[in-house]
Amino acid sequence: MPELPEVETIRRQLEPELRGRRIEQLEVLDPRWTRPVDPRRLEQEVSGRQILGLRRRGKYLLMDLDGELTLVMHLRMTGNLLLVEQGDPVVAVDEEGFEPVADRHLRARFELDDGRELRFSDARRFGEAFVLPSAGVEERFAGRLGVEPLSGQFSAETILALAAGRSAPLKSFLLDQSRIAGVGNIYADEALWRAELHPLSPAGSMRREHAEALREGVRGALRAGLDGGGASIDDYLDARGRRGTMQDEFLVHTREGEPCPRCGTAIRRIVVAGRSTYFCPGCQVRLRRRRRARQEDRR
DNA sequence: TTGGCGTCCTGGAGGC
DNA sequence: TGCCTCCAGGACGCCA
Repeated sequence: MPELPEVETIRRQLEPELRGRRIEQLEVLDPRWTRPVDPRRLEQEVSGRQILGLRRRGKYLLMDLDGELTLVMHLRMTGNLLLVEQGDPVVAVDEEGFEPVADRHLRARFELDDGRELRFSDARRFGEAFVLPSAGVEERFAGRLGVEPLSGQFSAETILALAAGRSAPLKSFLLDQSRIAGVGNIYADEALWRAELHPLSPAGSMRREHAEALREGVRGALRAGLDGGGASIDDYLDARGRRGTMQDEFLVHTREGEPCPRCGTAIRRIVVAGRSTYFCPGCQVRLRRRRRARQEDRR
C-alpha cells in the first residue's frame, strides 16, 4: 500500500525518465480511475502534452504538463505505475526474472514519444486521477494535506501545535493527512515504536520531548522505507516492476507475537481508527502511565 | 470542532 | 474442490 516512501521511490525513478517526454496518447481503460470526470475528457486534456516534471505531495504524485496543467494521481491501496516498452506483456520483474503475465488490472496507459509506455494498474480500483491548473494545485490541497514530514517545517513545535487540545490517539493523529501528509498505517506503527510512544496515547498529551521523539521516529521510519525502496506487503511494485525490501525491515508492523527488537516483549496487535496497529506493550508506554512512573521514580 | 464509523473495492485466506 | 464470509486499508462523507 503506497505511502510516502513508496510514492517517492516511484517519483525518483520516473522523474528522469519522463521529464521532457511527450505523451502521445493517454488511454483510460477504467472510467472509475477518473470519476466523476469523464475519462474521454481526461484523455483529451493529457494527450499530446509534454511532461515538465514529477512532484510528490503527501501520497499524491503530480505530473506537471505543458499548458500549465498538472495531472494528479493517487495510488491508494494497490495502484502501481510501471514504465515498459510499448506492447510489452511484462508486468513484473523480481530477483528470479521477468514474469510475462498480462495485466488484468490495467486501468490506464500513457504512450510516450520514445516508444515506451507508462502503465497504471490497480487491483482494488481505489486509485484516482484528475487534472488541475498547475497554479491551483496548492489551493486544491489546502486544508487537506498538512506538513511534509521530511521537510524542515516538520519540527517538534509544529507537532505540538498540530496536536494541541486533541484527544484522538496518536495513531489516528499520524494517519490524519490534513495534519501530517504521507504517513500511512505501516509507517505510523514504525514511527510510534521508534518514538517509544503508545498508539493509544492522546495526541494532545505530548510534551516537547515526546514531540521530538515522534519527529525523529516519523523521519527515521520514512527514511528506512526510502532506503528499502518501499514496502511490498500487498501488490506494491516500483516503477521498474521490482518489489521493495522494507517489509523485511519492519520493527513491529505485522510482527504480532514476535519479540520486540528493543525489549523482547511480544508485539501486540490492536485496532485503532479501524486499522491494524502493532506495538510493543513493554516499551511503548502510554504517556499518562509514563508520567505516573516518573512520579514514582522521584519518590 | 472533533472523532468514530461506513463506504468504496477486490484479492486472498480461512472455514465448511 | 467449490462456495461463502471476512479482512485488509486511504480518503471522504456523514453523524453524534
